[in-house]
Amino acid sequence: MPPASTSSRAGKKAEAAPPDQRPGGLPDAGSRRDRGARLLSWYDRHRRVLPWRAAPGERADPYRVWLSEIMLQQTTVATVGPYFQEFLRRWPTVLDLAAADLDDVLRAWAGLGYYARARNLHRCAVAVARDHGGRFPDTEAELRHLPGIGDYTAAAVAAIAFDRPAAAVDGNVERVLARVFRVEEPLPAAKPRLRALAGALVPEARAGDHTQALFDLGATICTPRRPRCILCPWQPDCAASAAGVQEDLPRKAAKAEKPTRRGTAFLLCDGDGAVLLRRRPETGLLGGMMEVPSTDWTGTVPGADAVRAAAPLPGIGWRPVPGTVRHTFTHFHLELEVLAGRVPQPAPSVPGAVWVPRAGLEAEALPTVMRKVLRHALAADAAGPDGDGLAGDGLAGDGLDEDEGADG
DNA sequence: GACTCGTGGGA
DNA sequence: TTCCCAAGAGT
Repeated sequence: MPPASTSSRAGKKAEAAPPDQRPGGLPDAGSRRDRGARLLSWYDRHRRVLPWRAAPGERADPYRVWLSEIMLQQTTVATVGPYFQEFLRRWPTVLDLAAADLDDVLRAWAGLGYYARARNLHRCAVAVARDHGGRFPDTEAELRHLPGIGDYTAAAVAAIAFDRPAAAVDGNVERVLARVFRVEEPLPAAKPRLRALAGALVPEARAGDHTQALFDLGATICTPRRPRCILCPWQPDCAASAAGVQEDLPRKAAKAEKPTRRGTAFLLCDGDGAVLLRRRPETGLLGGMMEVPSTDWTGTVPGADAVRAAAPLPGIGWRPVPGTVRHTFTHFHLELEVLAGRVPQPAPSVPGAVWVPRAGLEAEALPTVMRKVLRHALAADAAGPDGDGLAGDGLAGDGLDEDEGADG
């Protein structure tokens, strides 16, 4: 809900004054309305067509809006596209998703990252089905109570799906407003100020279009680098542009350096090429996803004792796979050495682990880092000195594409 | 507030 | 190669 405007003077249009002289101050009512009208006019001419968006004038489906907003958290439109379509195909309504098995949801989410989102997505669907009769609540406050829905998503769904006058402040909006009002304070300390500015701009009518207009403006005009100010409907109002400092805003606090963690992973195959996998703990990094067994990932190379203790079976003739699998998470780099081994048929059962046939790997809930490990180790295995063709024909069509994660 | 939590693409 | 970033939430 927008805070009350800070001024009652509404008509000082005689002065062609530069935009808000007080950096970071709230706009007066007159300039606010004018800005809002220009933004919506621009949006009507330049709105992007996206899979989750309703056609102009049509009502958005709250389920699609919510699903897209969860997927789009810290994730690009291009990445989300195929996942959104596939989820919609498999689970056309929130009730379908609520009835799905969590593991199926995790499998479908694999590769998209931030896997707590997938667990909360399912929990949220169940809550909507059980507590709200299968219909999303239409207020920001009620939405905010659902799993996986924070301040931003509650406002976005309320505005886009229900046209409520809510201020959805994401990275795009923060950037646009930090520039328009020349907010010099760095993020994240500037967030309260930016939220207040965003709230003051929300119109009573067409709040959903206003919200999406800000997204589009941030995505196509007011971009992080080289903003295209000449095309911006707010350029006449923009304090940063007037001062030529738009490229410097928003300022951001320095980030911590990423440490490197290291570990040893075990690729164990049976005589048919099936791979031994286990499920990670429900919470924490890659929570609930599948993985190949490995040592802990720590700041130092695991010693022989640690490697032996972490091996899924004793007495395996482990062969080192040449090279290193590298992967970068949000807050650390990971370097994995891989040991490959084999057991004869019939493969022994391993507590807490499962044998997955080669052809079934792609459908597993395997995060990208584990697909890198498998691709790396299986490729090396196929080309190994034994020439035993363990990988056989399994690589061409199993979707485990090689990337730059391995060297050697 | 400070951390944790993925991934892929672009400069 | 390295860094930055993308429609953030939970603890």
